[in-house]
Amino acid sequence: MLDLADDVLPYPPSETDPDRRGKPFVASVGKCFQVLKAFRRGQTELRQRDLGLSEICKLSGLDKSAAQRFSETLVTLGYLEKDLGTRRYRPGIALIDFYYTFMVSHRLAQIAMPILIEASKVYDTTVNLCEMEGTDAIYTVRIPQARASYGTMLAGRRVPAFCASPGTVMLAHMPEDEADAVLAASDLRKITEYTLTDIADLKAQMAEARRLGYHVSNQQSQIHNVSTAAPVLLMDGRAVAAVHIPGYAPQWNLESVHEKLVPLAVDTARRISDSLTDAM
Amino acid sequence: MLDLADDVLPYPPSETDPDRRGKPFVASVGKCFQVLKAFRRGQTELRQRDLGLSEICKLSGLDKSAAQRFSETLVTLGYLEKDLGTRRYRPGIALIDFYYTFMVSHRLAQIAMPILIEASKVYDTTVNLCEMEGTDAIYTVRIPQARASYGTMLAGRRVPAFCASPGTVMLAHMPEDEADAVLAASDLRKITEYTLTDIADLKAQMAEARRLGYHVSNQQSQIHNVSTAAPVLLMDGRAVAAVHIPGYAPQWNLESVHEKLVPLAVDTARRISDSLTDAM
DNA sequence: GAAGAAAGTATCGCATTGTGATACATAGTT
DNA sequence: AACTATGTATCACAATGCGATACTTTCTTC
Repeated sequence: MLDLADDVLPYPPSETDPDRRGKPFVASVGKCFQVLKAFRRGQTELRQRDLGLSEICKLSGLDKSAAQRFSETLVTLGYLEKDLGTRRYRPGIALIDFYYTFMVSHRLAQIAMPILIEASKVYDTTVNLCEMEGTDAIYTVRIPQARASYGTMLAGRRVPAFCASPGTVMLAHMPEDEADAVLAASDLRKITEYTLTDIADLKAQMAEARRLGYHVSNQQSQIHNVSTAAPVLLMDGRAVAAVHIPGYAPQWNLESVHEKLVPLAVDTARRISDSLTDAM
Repeated sequence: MLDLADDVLPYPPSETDPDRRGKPFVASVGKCFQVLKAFRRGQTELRQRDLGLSEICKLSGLDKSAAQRFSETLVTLGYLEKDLGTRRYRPGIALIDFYYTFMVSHRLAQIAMPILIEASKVYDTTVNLCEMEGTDAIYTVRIPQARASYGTMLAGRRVPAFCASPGTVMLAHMPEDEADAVLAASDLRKITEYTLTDIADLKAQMAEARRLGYHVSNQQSQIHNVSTAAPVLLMDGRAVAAVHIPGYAPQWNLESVHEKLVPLAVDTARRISDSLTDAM
């Protein structure tokens, strides 16, 4: 049994982040998001979508009263649903609204979408767009193929940047001190036996990605998965995103990925970069 | 100039909804979501993604102090970003997390996804899955095609149920009193010149959709757009969702839609229904 | 099926926390 | 430069959220 009581994220970052000190902060709001985040933790750590009140307590770090208050508040607002039979809570459909709110205003995604769709048709593969958020690469646009697994079709998925090809190329095309800060803040644990966890190795890998303009990750974040990523660059050479094309075995191997998916990813990323700079 | 000060949604539904009376409710949480919703209103009513503080005030119904407190709180939490140059706020990438949280646990979407992807390849069209939320049909899964417009590719989009084909079929396959309640709560305004707004007409249309098992909407929610929808049914005959396939002119007309897209939508919806009942 | 444990719900006095009027600072306009 | 609008900071008050406690219901265990 996992111990969930410990290591709950500190929810008022206003205290820890120097940029945010002194800014007004409403603690109740932070707590309500702790409750919503509890459901994500519940999915990864407990493998269940519904949470009872006491599970919310453990996963969110709130006491029973607070967990109840915020859970019921979120039910009233439609962001959680409650099964009156089991008395358990689950994420509510209204949560989707915020995805739309973000995406509608996201110029990069708007420009990238048609280009990604075209790219997905070349070899009938999944094609993704990733962006950095903290120490994670987060998938913002995904063009899915039927054979992929459900979890890897969904936008919003996070992967630690250090061990996934989109993360590698984005870190590589980033001011070095920023990249170092991300690595320093990352939890460098092995995901598969091929995951690199040594800072020197990671930096060498990043240097190579910078030189080549792409990166192919060989089973570092997922076994039997050789995936390609190429950076979407602004004029100043900074990466704002990465195009990611996973190659699943047995259909793809290291050779065929290099021959076909690498050029596709690089070209797709460059087309997005071009459209992006044209639009400015 | 639109008048935004009025008709801001009442944010503590705990007062109005009899089911929720007496439940604990944290007002600050409600207000923070008013701020997030302000961005959606801003997009539709002001056609801009960034909002200044005073715009947030008007769109959210909060006073200046409150708008500042909650906006800064949301920045600290990563759900809003602030441009320090213009001092304007915009939706933050962390909002995507909640989409993932909801979708990962959404069995219907999980089952439907591969079936929808296959369907999209038959005629190389967009294929969507819609579900009811209040008086709206909300798109939860969308398999996009390059030629569609960006806004119609995004999950989370809402359309009034009464005037869109997915809404019509879902209302048609719903207990009549519930459907009546939705119509009664809807704002029956004409979206295009073809939009039906008379309750009797709408009910006749629903009856036909129930009889046929599908519905084709001819330019009722969007001009030059003939779109098809078929219901995803549970064993008891209730609709839990709708498969929606838009046919854009000039590629599609009323005849070709009936000949090709209708059978595809009906078949796709039935396959999802079957998988759904098998899984239970 | 009774006893016990665990999970969920309701209550309520206290003081912490959010409130919002006011004043101040900065950016944009005429 | 004067003015207006918009954004930021301050602060005393009391409303609001807090959380210990008690109560109720549901699930185990024997």
